[in-house]
Amino acid sequence: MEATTSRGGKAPELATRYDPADVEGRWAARWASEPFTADPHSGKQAFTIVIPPPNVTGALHLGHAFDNTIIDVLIRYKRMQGYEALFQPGTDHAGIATQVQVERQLKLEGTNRHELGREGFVERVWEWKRQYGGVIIGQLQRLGISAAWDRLRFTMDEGLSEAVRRQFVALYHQGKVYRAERIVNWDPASQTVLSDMEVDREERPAEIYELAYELAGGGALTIATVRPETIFADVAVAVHPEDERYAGLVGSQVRVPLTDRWVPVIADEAVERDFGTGALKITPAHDPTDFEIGARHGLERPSIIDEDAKLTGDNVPTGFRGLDRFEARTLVVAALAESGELVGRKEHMVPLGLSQRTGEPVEPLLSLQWFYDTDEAAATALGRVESGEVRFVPERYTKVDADWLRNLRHWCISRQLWWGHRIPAWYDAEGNVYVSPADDPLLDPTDDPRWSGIELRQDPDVFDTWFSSNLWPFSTLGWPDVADPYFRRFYPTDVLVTGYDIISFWVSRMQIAGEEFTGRPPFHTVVLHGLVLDAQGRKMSKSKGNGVDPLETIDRYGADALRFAVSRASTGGQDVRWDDRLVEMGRNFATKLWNAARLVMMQEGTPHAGPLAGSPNLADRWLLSRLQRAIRDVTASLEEYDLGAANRAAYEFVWSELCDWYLEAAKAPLRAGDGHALATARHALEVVLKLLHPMMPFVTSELYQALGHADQVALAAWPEVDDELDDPAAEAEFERMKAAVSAVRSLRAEAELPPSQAVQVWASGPGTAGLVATRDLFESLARAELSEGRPDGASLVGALPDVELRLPLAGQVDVAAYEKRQRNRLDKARAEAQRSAGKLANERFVSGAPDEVVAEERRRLAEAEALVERLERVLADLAA
RNA sequence: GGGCGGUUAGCUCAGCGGGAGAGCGUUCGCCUUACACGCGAAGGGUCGGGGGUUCGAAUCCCUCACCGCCCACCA
Repeated sequence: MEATTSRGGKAPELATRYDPADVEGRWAARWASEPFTADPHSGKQAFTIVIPPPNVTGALHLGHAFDNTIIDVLIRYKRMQGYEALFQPGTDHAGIATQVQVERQLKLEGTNRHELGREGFVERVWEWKRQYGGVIIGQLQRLGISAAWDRLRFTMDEGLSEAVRRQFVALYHQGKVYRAERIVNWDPASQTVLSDMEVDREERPAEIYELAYELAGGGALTIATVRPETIFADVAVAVHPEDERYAGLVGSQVRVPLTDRWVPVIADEAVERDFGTGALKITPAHDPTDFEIGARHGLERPSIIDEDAKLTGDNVPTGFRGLDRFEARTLVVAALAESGELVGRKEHMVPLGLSQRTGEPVEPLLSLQWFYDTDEAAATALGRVESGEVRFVPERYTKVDADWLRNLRHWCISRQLWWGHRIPAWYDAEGNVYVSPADDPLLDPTDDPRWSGIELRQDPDVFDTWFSSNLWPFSTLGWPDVADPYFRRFYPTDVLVTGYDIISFWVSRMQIAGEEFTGRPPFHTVVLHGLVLDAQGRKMSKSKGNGVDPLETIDRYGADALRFAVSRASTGGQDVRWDDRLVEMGRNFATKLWNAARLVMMQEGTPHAGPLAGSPNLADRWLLSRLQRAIRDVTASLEEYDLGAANRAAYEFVWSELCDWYLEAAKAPLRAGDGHALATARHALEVVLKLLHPMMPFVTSELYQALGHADQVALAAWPEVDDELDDPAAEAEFERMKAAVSAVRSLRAEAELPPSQAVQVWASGPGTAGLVATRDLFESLARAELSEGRPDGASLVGALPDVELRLPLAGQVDVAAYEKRQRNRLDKARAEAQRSAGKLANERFVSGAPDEVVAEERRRLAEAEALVERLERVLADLAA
């Protein structure tokens, strides 16, 4: 690099263009090897956020970037404020997702999990986890998050597994988890049940069929159905009890089409009279509504669809047995048409349940599974939300969460998978359930002396992944060991940050588990961010292949740039249409900061930095005053979890005030060895590095170190506002000078004079003295030499409300264009003056509006009128 | 069927009761010894339509339209 010297100073070691790759790599490595640990024994107030655990073998996507950037901004901010900040990291075993991944791998190897056997398969998944489990951790570290890496947790760690087991045993003994045969969502592709939340509803075009059920006494009763293939499991036909059309038929028998089975006509209020024919076939084993109706009437529940979604059983005529459900539908419909029992069909949109994981239509099946009755804990959690004890940001999600907690159905927690926490329930030959005693949850029933001699078999199933992640805010902190210093100190956590799409999956379940096992809400604030959409506004997803790879973005622009983009886009929980231009903005901003620091550091040779307060220099006073405002704005925004606003406030101050005006104004004083200027510049730079550190930890760390600090900025104290430095008078004076400079620059552009050429400018009007008072600043920023009065000959005139600035016409100037522009300005000023005058003429405004608003309006009117007058004079001159 | 969000400059978005903003893009000048990932200047919007509240509305209320999301057992 070329050595740049200044006033006997050393050459700064900073390159012209900031190269994030090198700098970020070093700091990321440092934060990984010397993590920001949290001390449970310090005297500081704790501040805790747990990571939404990513899938252990997953790869970083933009959703993770949002979660973790937001969390890390808050954590770094609080840490600088003096809190004992704990960012608890970890990963999730992600039952289905991981199992599917490994099964896919096995398929490539020409084998499958059944060949390996359960034990072999599970060992294989662990191996997979050992191999790829570190990948996402490395990626999060590359993002620069300041997690306590020494406390990394995994949902299948010993301690967390014990927590899950304790949860199950405790709930079992309270009667809140129970085993029962219910209609469940069966995914024939992955061969497991799913919870309601893992099923997506999609409207699909289908047909609704009207079938005639022969009545015992002659005639027929016509029902409507979209699933004619399930008629073989029909046990009744239901009508509404008050439906006069069918009143006489209740209690009679009808024959199920294509069969010789006769079933009763029953009355139930769940039937909608207005839909279809008002008569409904009842198939308790394959429809949740029918299940309930069947239960109310004590009906049988024959099943005719198996786990492969094929028709099965004696009720199914041989011709249809073994057929796939959809294939069967076609053939059944054909047969019904043939037999004349199909009396109508029309197109109809049906909400189809699809497995979120496989996309396969879910089959409602009767199945013996474990369920969790969350009603009691959910009610408590709901109370915390309603009382405001748990707060949502943005607030509108309060209702979403509350609605969830109010309308929860019992949660199916068992899964027919091999990867996960094995259900700690055992059965004897008769199917009786054996569970560890409440006071010794780790004692296997097979080792329980009470049951010695009984042959017990453990449930082959595992728990739903969320049945362990619901414990995450405390299982990661040591629970069930309630004496663990981390649990005692850092629980309840403070804030939870995640996308609004998993309120139902995770947030509400953590709230429930928190109440259930700790009697407290697991966090007091939930910060929700929006979803990341692609350029077309579609949700990014792996299957659509429209995702943006954050690592590629980091490679191209740097992690700071990505974090800048994420924090700037985090406003009001709004979905964000991803746009690389934001990242580019972040990259440019990092470079801008870098260069501002270079400029300041070039002055290192300057003898002594003076004190901050009491600088005679207007620019210093202005900057320090503006800086206080920046500190206030950024701090207030972060307090409100509004990263977007914090980002904008910091960006605006750095670029438009510090760089565009102050540093330009300070160049001359700095070169001249002005100690006040140096102190101001350095101070502002350091404050800015601190304010930006949570959002852009890498550049700020590097620059802070380059400024000569031994400790990292991450450990520096958050800037505090110094009211003494507020200086409204300096702000006003500096603003006027800025306006004059801008006016000259405008004239210069108009006259097509190159910026390198100094110009002569004459000032006249009442504001002249004020401008002359800031002559040095004005002249250096405008590259002009200021004279009072008017020049001889033609000139271009720029009008400010209280000053006319004249630039002698040297070369060819397009006077017509210039004049037109001035006329436009005049029109605008006149309109402005007229509007103000109108307002002030309105008695109700003058008496109704607050005094300061009226005063401000008077000021504006005076300003506009002065400008009008001045412009009129300018245009008159031009005509002359 | 319920609930929520969005509609502001060509693009992506802030602003959410008192003078319409930013970045990118566009036009014109500039390698002005921090920065061309830059500097200066300029152009560009009846803030989706309609109604209302208010001295004053992009901002609050009502209504319509269009986009999007979430929830829901009318088969």
